[in-house]
Amino acid sequence: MHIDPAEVESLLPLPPATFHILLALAEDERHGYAIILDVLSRTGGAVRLSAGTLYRSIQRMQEQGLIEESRRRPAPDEDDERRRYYLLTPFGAAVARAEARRLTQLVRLARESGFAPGKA
Amino acid sequence: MHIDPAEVESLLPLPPATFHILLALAEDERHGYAIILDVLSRTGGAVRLSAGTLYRSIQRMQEQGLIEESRRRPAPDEDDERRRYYLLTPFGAAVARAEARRLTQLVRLARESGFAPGKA
DNA sequence: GACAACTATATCCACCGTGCATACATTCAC
DNA sequence: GTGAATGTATGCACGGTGGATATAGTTGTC
Repeated sequence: MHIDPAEVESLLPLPPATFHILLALAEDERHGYAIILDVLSRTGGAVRLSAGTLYRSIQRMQEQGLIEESRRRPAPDEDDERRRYYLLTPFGAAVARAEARRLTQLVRLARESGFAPGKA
Repeated sequence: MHIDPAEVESLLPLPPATFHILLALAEDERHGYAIILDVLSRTGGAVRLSAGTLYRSIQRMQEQGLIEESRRRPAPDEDDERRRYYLLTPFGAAVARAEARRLTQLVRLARESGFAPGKA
């Protein structure tokens, strides 16, 4: 399973929701609703993924190979049968790094134009 | 003409094309086609605004008050009658700064998740 | 006991932003 | 003369989004 750089680049720029979902899955696998709550808390309440956007994004991201459904189940006393857990694939992690690079360059451009503080 | 912070925030996140157009107009007023070329060179060839996206974005941005058509004309020997020049409004500059802040925070989140290098 | 809010997934609808193709006109290079 | 570049603008189709709706169990409140 090689990662094709051209295939990575072809997905950029990522839709905002897709990047937030990748960030939410960076450390741990999570189920859909937990992703909504994670994005909400990470962004200090600024980003509220709607249910429609979330579940459609998850479907698309599975087809693109960015994430996979996990077969792991939590301890029965903590579990909720309705939940479906997702995790990052190596390809998904590569796409997240590429998007992070793109955003970093964009911030650099903003600094050079005086729209963001810092060494221009 | 006060700038309403809530009105600024209501436009975020900006469509990628809109932010690039604001960056291109940061220093000087420019006509449409010059914006395409400016974005192309600033991004090292990575971002190619299509004509359809550009002229539709310009229309929308004028309605939103982000940019205005300029009445200034260049020296007749440098001019091209077909050109229409645009410049940033103070509101447009405020929106660009707000979007730059948002992107900066997003890059910080990416660093904290290990997707971007630098002090996490 | 009733009603709202929360947890959890999923789909329908309408809107908006985008790329590509096309249109039209001029100028320049091969 | 044929194609590329300059310049603005619209038509068409597609993809990403929010909000509403559906379904269903749980928790909290008056």
